[in-house]
Amino acid sequence: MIGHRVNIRDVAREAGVSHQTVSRVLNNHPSVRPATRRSVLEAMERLSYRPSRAARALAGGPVDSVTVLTSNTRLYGPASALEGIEEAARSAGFALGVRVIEPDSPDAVENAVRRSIEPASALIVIAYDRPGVAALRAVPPGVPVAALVETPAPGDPTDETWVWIDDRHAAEQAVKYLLDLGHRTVHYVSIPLSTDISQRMAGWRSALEHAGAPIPPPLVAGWDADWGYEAGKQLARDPDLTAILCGNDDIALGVMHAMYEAGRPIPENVSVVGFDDTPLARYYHPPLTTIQQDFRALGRACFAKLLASLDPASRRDQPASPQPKLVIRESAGPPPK
Amino acid sequence: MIGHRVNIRDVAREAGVSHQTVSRVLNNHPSVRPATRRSVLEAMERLSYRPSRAARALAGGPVDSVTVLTSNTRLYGPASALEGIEEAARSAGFALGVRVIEPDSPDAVENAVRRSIEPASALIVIAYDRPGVAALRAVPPGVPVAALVETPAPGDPTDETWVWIDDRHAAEQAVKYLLDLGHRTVHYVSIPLSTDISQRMAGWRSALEHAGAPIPPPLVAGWDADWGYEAGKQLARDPDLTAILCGNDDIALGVMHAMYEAGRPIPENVSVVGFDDTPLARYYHPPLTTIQQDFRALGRACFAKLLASLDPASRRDQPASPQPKLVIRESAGPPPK
DNA sequence: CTGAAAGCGCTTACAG
DNA sequence: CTGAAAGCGCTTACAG
Repeated sequence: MIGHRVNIRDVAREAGVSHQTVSRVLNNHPSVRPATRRSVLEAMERLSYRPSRAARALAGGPVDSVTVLTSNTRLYGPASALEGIEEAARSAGFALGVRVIEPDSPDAVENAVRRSIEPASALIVIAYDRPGVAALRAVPPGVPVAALVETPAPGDPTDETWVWIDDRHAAEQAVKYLLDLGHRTVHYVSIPLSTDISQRMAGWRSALEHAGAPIPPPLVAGWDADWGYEAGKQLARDPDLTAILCGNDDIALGVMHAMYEAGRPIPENVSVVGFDDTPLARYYHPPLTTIQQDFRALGRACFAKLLASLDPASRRDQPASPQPKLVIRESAGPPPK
Repeated sequence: MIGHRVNIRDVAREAGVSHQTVSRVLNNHPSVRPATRRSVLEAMERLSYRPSRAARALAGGPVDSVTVLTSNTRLYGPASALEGIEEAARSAGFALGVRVIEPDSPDAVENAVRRSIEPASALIVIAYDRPGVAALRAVPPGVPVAALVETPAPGDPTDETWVWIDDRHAAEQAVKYLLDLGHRTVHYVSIPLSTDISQRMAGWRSALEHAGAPIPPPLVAGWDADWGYEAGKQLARDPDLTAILCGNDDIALGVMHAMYEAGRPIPENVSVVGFDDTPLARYYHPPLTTIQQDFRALGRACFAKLLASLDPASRRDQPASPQPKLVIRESAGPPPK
């Protein structure tokens, strides 16, 4: 018996039925008598049977695994999204794969996509940057796919399995908050753009326009604090600058550090607002005013949409997209006199 | 032709050989004539053939995928380790799976392990906490497994595929650094313990003993900044306290925040040293003195060990375990007069 | 060095 | 409602 994996036939023998019947029970086929189903289930339990994913996949069984394609797994946004996807996948009985796409070349992106496609496996693309968007485009038709995107592209047919946080309004709110505090205008240090139109940048700009405030050129940074620090050093040279909106909280930390170094205390001399509300933001010095974004919930919602597209029966319990909201703490205040 | 996945037989036909020969080429079997191999490889290229992982697994092919078992994927340590494992797995052509173990019950842990075991798939356990260690113990013999552990347990047969950062010395160094600065003693806020003996706690204690300094009871916190903040509030009540070593940089941030709130500036009144050197630590206010730990390199090393245990031919290029080191910045200084 | 056979554990039609 | 057949794409012995 050792070295022998218990299979569908063992279960069938134990339950006194044929192995197809076991398969039907496994797949929730309607046409199995309740009594038969029960005895099969008991036999599975007794033998501690677990179906082989490989065999199911090979035989053309239903999709029961997802692979997440992303350029990064460690930064707060993608890591939180991954966390949410994993939770949802696990509770749906799906296996979860992860593959990082290196942005080296367009070839690399297509390659990553191709290698991630397996029968019985769906894809979730975290498309918050250009490589991610390229990967999403490279998914061949017929492959089940869902995606987390920054912004649904206006031209594109907004796919039903895309999710995003609509943070245009939140960005407007943040800018308005700063303007109401008395700032003449608000500078913007952006995260990398995944499309030409970023909702949050659009929100920043429109709030400024609406108020008749000057619109300084936005700085486009990378994802992490180092970029924020570099942008901050540049911005610190501008004596007129009094308020900065940052594309994420890591960037905000770097910006704040550059301001301290330049002798410009926060919020007395410069106000800083972030994006994300990472678990550390409330412990920054000073605690960061920022726009909360629930990437984990978004990840869960994305998986739910994927599941719904796979199996229309599960369409009901679609979680709503999480709403961003401004969390006011202490890094923003009135401009200096 | 549509809807038909190109398989080993298509390649065989294209190359004018039998499908077993194609299989041999795939598995680097020695007994294939170079010319034959080449023409098979060309045929694969022409048809853009990709072997089916499911079929290989079912047929008892070699291990070509790993599943990472971990209680967390978002915090700096595990997320960085995962990043390193992913890189190494990808470049070895392995598929990567991830499964989070919920520490709910012992049953849940065993269940997580059982569900993660698939033919042709190995396991890597991130065993930095009790559930992780329990999972590692629950892996049945015969399943290829590697692990990242906090400390190799002295009793246990130190498995050849375990990796860890030996931070006892680094912890001693940090304590000595603080003592040399003039502090009477150093308090310790620990991350959760995965075993009864933590090297870093042992290092902290031994440095104190060696110097004849009093040994305050260590505080055991959780992993994140919230715990650091709570521990910090408690510690802030002790007027004699002047120096704190923290189990990680997130905790250090929380501790620092609690000290600010208590009116105890850093480093003038209290010195704080962290563990990890996360990308944010250098931008803390003040920049954090901390012990750098390269979890990403550790993840890569762990995968390399797994690979070596799977295929003795690859045993050579074993990367060395990354060495921790004290990075001196500005959060520690002499005690107040 | 290369080909014919059997089988991994499942599923989907097809019969009854 | 349930059973016998064929096949998913591969691999490992076994022959030649």
